Amino acid sequence: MPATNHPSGSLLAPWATTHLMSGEQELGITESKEHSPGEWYAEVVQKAGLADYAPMGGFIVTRPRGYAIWERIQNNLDGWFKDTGVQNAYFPLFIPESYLEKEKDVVEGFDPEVAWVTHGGHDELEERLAVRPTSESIIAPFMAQWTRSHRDLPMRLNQWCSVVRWEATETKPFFRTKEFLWQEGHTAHADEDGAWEETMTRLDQYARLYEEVMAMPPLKGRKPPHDKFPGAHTTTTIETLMPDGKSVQAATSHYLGTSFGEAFDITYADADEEENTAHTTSWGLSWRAMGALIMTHSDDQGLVLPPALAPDQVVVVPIWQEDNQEEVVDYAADLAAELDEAGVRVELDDREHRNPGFKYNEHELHGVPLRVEIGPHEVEDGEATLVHRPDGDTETVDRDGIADTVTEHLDTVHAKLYADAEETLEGEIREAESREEILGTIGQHGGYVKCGWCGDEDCEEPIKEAIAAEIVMVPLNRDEEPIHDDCAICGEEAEETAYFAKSY
RNA sequence: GGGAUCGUGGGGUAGCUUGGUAACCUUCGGGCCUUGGGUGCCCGUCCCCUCGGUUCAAAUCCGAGCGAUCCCA
Repeated sequence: MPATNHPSGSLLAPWATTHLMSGEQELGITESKEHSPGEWYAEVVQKAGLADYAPMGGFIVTRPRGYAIWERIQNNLDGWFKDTGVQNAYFPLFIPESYLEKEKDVVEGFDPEVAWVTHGGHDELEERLAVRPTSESIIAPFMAQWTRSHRDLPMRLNQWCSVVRWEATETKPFFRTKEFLWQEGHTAHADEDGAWEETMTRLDQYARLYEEVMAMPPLKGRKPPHDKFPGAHTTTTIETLMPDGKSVQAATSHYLGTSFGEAFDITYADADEEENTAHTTSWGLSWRAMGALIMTHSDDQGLVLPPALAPDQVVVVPIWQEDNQEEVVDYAADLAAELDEAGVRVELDDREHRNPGFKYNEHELHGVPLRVEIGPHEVEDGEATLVHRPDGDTETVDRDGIADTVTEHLDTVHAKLYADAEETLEGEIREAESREEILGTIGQHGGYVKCGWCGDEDCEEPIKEAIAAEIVMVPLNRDEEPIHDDCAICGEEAEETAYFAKSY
């Protein structure tokens, strides 16, 4: 493939840099996922029509096809939240500085990346307003007001919104943007048990989202103490492994203990009329999940989506000759209508002036999970040809019962995607028993490396410094015996098992 | 935070060294053609990232800014 858009192209022989003689390359993906994942990712996002870069650095415009994926993620999660006692609400975009300051740890945690509003019209504000980097500090005071007695608990609020974190880092659409979409849930409970159960419920729902909707195997764990959310007692995490060997924090939930209850005076009278401080939690999932999704399944043909998230699950492509156009298109339209009635999201691509090959390529680029090809042969035999997006597997099936057949094939596509990702993950969790072995293993293979860890942040430092890998998680269960007796770095007694990985 | 590479119609590129009418492929719009893996033809719309400097003259040379991608911390 000509490296026409690589800077290094100019160093190649002249014949290697002559421009393309056919238009094939520019229409689809020209970068290799394996060899230049960064550029490949940017190209997939743009050419699949998910997002464009905004005129301000660090911001993106989410296009309809991208937003449709986000809406499906939202709908799945939101339904589960509501089934488990959560109510949606909405709090202001701006937070007064005095509010933000109420929880010292949170202020310090976000201080360098808060965007401030200092003027209203032409007048300077008396008190500047933070653009929310997260909403604890405006939600908690209201939860305090609304919490009088144990009968008000548990209180579970969630909001879908965007937040802004003014990091100076470079943009990677959905992975790293200054403004991003997410949901943040905030709950208050009478006691630790209730709050802890809440923390786990949400973590499990996130794991379920990854498995059942996104076709990605999640790892559930806990962040090491030095990487907890500011002020949290425990921060849990869902980690997912990208094909380039880096881990993504794909969702998180926090048990906050009573620290927020104390800072914001979230108290209640219990059954004995005693005043108590509530235990709180918070939990969130952002559109970074979409970034992880794109990275995990997509390929050099373009976007690959699991059926549960695909805006179009099936595309029907009619293939006709001059003398049979009407029969073929009628047959295809009828089949599409039947799928539509059965609740399948189906598109009939009966555009003229575009030959079938063009359509195949375009729908592959856009990530449509299943293609149905209808030509004279299918019409004559009362059949349909189904092609799976992830691997091109082709099967000719009976026209009768097409809705059930298609549904089965969509399930198969999901299962294939999951199985592929799971296989990758399983091979990428390794063990190490020394500093050198950690460095060597991650350096050579990427992925996760499990090792014994004494619990001291200082022991993470040499790994971070040498290869920018860090402890992305430790086991959820605090009582779990460490994998090795000794800390792989300092040799002291190991307290738990650390999972080292490079991360996004 | 440090370094590297880059910025020309919607996408991909040529032109820059040696300053002088911006060219090609594709997309897009209109017309013709009509299909088992990016079909062919005709017509049309749309460009030199921004600001400053040098110059009779800047896509080209110089400076700054903005933006993107990659590598390192």
